[in-house]
Amino acid sequence: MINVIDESGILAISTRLQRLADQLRKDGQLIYKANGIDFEPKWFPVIYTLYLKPVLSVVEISMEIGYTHPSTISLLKELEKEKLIRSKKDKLDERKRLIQLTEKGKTLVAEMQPVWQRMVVALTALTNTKNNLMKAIEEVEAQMKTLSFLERERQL
Amino acid sequence: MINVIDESGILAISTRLQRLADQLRKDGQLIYKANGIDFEPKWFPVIYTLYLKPVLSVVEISMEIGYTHPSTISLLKELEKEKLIRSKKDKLDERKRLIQLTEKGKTLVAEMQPVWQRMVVALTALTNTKNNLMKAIEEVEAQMKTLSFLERERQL
DNA sequence: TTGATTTATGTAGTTAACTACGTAGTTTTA
DNA sequence: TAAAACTACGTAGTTAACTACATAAATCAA
Repeated sequence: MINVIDESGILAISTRLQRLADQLRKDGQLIYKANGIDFEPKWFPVIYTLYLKPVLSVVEISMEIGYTHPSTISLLKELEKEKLIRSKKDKLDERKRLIQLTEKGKTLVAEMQPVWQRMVVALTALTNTKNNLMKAIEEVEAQMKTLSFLERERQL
Repeated sequence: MINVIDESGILAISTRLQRLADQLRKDGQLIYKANGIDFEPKWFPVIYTLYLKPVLSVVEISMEIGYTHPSTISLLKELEKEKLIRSKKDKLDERKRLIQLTEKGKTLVAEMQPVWQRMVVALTALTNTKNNLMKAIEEVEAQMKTLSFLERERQL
């Protein structure tokens, strides 16, 4: 069945993007569960960032993952409760809280590697169509950097 | 500056989609405001649906816009408070509440037409890159219908 | 034709992001 | 070197979707 929103075209693009993001996140959740791994997709950006850059402050993480710092703080709270990360004050700058993976966190990352690999394969198969979704996102983000949606409408 | 999430590739695709959806929605909000129109982007699916199909029940609307019925109900409450829609009981089926645009709603739709037209032009320019975002979304949705992300991972 | 099932709507509470605002520590400047 | 500005972090409250559950009307089946 074709509904109005699928037909209304580009005006509903933000709704369409949202819906697709939601579906992928939910499937991600189920995939971790099916693989016996206690992990939430929303934790991925923080954990993956700390895996690549082992010691970062709260704001550094928020910039890496592109979230606001309050959002980052609430993710960090969950991860600390799960004992996947720990934090300590920066001796050189008392305002900063330095975050890193715990041993449990590092072990979990190692366990998730094969799942992540399969996810990459599945997602690549899913999105590698005539118009590649990842590339399309990158291209649109580049376009917006040049001239945002707001600015483009104003110029008409 | 390139951050970790932009580099982590396809595993963060749901985050990337979400972010793009948010940015477009926020710009949409500003565009309505800049054009002196008191309208929220989140109302678009309901209003546009009722513009195309003038009388629908709550569940019919929720199916058209692809939201759950509780989400739809809360949108309808806002729109009723704004006096953009009104509802009446279906005489033939007392369970149903039939929704339609008010005169104020119809007038607003007419006023928004030129803004929508400019939005379409701006969004088309923004997304009509080498890999077309709208087409990519449609292709991925079709792929998921065939075999979801969850099912694809399981088969590996 | 009444009991069971389905459908339509509604309410309550959750989630995952956000903005706005406040405080404490660091850096810059007059 | 003290005041001003900036930076880092935190809290409170909002938003826009969701799931789970409840109720009433309609339909189906024995």
